[in-house]
Amino acid sequence: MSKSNKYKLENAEAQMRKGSLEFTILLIISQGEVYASDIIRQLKSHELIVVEGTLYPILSRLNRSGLLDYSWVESESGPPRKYYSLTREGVRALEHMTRVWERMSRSVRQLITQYKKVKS
Amino acid sequence: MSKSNKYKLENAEAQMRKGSLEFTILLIISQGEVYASDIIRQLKSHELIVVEGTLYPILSRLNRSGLLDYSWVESESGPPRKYYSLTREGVRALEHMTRVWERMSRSVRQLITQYKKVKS
DNA sequence: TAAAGGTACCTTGTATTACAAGGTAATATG
DNA sequence: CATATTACCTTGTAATACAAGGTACCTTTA
Repeated sequence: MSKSNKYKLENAEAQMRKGSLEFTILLIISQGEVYASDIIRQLKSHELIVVEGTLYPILSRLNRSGLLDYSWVESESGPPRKYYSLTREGVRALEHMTRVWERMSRSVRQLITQYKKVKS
Repeated sequence: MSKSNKYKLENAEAQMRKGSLEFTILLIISQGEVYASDIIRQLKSHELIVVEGTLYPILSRLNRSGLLDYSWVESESGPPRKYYSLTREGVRALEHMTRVWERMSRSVRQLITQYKKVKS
């Protein structure tokens, strides 16, 4: 039984996606009231795929942490929907995350630039 | 007993850092042979803090997956060091990750731009 | 009106993984 | 030779994304 295990390239993508998941979800909610399927749709349109089993626990968590509010709204066709919006604290958290993300992506960008320089 | 749990802002930062951890480690190793403390030092200088207990398992994992090679090199002062370098497969993986990161950070950037537009 | 289909919500179990804490060993120093 | 320093590594824990499966409501259609 070999201990070596081929590296799965998809894994890197999954990790990076996870890293910004809460952040991107808050960004989407900041644009207006949305319910779960809206969020999944929008993330997909940005090539940031997320499934229900991932999203629902995150929304609950962010609600319990005080960053999100929701209200039930009846649908014209189908069961009622839970529409989410940012609380004041959610807005503050989002602003903080934006700064963190910008700083961090700048750092990574620097490393990439060095890498490309070395390569050529 | 309340179910609500205040959101810790540091957590967002930790999540984002984790998302690009393997990637940034490979970027650093791509610049030349380095050992663990070098990597920690460089990450720190980019404000991407990582500790030993995190780094060693990642290095082992990347080695087992065939992305990293290492060789023992005696130090002039202290115990021998394990110097890591990218394998050919590691280089390919790094190139792939770079593309993924660029695509993903572009998506996030778009969402941030929309957010800033709405805010003003 | 009963069945089937669609849409929405949620939960449980599992695997991964970052990290804190603690451990071993080699070399240098007082 | 005792202590400090530098290096490597492991074990236990908590967080968390995701697959899979479940419930409930509403509409359509046979």
